[in-house]
Amino acid sequence: MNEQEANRSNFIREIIDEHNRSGRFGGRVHTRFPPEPNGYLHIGHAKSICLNFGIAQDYGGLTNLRFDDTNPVKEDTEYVESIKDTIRWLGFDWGEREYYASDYFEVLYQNAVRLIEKGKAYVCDLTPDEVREYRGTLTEPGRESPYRNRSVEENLDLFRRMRAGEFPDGSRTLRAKIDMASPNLNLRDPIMYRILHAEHHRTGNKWCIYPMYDYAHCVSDSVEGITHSICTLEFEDHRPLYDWFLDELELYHPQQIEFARLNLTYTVMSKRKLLQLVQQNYVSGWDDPRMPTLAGMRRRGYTPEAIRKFADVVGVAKNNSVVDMELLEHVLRDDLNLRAKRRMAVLKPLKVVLDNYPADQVEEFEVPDFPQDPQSTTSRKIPFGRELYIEREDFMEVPPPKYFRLALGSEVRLMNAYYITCTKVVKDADGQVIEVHCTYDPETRGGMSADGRKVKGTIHWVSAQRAIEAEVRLYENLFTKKDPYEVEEGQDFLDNLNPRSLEVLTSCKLEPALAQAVIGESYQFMRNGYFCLDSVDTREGQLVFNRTISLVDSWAKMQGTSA
RNA sequence: UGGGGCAUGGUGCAACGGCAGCACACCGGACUUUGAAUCCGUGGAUCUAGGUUCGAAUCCUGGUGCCCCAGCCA
Repeated sequence: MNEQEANRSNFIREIIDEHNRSGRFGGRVHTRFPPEPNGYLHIGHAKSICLNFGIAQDYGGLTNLRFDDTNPVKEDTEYVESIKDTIRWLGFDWGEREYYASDYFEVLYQNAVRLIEKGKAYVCDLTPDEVREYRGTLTEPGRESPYRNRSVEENLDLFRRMRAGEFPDGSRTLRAKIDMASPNLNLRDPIMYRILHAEHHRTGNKWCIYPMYDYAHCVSDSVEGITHSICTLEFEDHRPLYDWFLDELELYHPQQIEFARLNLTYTVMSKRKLLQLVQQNYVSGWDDPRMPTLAGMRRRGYTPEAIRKFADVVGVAKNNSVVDMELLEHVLRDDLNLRAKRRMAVLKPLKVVLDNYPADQVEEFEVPDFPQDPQSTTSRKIPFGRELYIEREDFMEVPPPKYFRLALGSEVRLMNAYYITCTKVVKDADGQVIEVHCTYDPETRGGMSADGRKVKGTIHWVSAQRAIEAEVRLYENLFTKKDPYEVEEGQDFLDNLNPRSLEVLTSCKLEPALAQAVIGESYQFMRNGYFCLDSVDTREGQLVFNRTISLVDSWAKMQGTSA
């Protein structure tokens, strides 16, 4: 990523530039990434992570990691660990600044007491249903709670007893006293604390009252000295409340800035929907390679570099938008093209016999790992023999026009080996071609003919005798529709699941060098795509590869349009 | 029908009163021991109606469309 791209202008940077000009934060830039530990991070979070860490980096500032753990019934340390692991993998470092909203429970409590003392908060005994009823609607103002004008002393006493555990869940809340007639529903005496006799993953049973997001978030930002509190668009309506708490409390006041969350075609991004896919076994788990979770993408073979580049190239704005999956795929290929060693692998094998090649002869070709890069010096040996496998798709008995691959009577180049000409096909009882016989030209060793004759097609191959076997998993989009939520009456997004999103190929034939494949490394199976070892299901002697992404296939495209 | 936001090629993002640009996608061509990559090239956009201005994507007014808000979730 070059300098220009890294500093692509956006409206948030402009706001920061303005703050720096006016001196509002004394030139400081301090952001935070505030995940709730109730699920796995997905590509949408990656946009936020890259934004927050990226901006701070560029402005010489810092970014805190803060777990927004104010709801004990949904949160778990399992998620904390996976979130930390994923952010680290993405390439960002929060140093010692790993914080938890739960670290501030006491501070939050004391400030709530201050608000009560100012007459700006009160304990309310309304039931959940009543609270909803009193809130009014979008078009009608709400009504004031009958408990709104309790004395400061009574509020203080009640709030202390809420903390002490004297009341059951849901029986009382602490509410900010703002304006029940506000057109912004968030300002209609929002709840600050609710009673929850639940064990918290960090504070255990110390607390039985827990602060709500709106109250906890702004104060947490404030105590950490955050300058720019970047969040998504749906919190725009909450900003007046963010400001209200901090103003009333007279605390240091960060600036909240909202941007549009990322949406991608052919997938869903909501945690709830992803959870549903996992729980109802439409996928194998949060890290299923078809999932838009970062754990899934990592397992699929996405690199952190590609994801960071993607986050950069999609830009930041306030416009609700849906980014084409093709853009993600493009930056992925772009990255993998540079880092993936080239290998040969035959996914759907067809046996080839070279009739004029000595039966007992074996050769080895030394082939570079990066044939396209003249600087690169690494290579591997590839065995060759009389019997080979080629891709089933690379042979047609009666080829269509412009078909450059092997056909009866035609000549192609076996990559890095020899020219071969097909002389005969063998079929089974159903008429399926099960074997192809060819002759090779010994004068074309290495794949070049001395007489200068050209062959249009070059295909990959693997020695039948020396091939290693593997399982290969091919993935397609999880959904068949660009917008999975576009459904017929009575259907839901599950009806748009792609039945072919996973294809498992067993008995794939790979060149021997792939036995040394390493988890976490990418390989280009030439003419097939980019692959990586599956980090979960691979066993000693039992290789499982995931196809990260196919190569661009202009032949398939031609076929598609001419059909 | 209250409030808050957003409208620029098919998609995403720029242009901050002065020639509407970039990327992806699409289409054509060159090259090719990956039908990949690379290289070259074509086409295509300012939601709408007024107004201000020498000049408007940009400023003003009125429409229209879309998104968000009525959790003791975040």
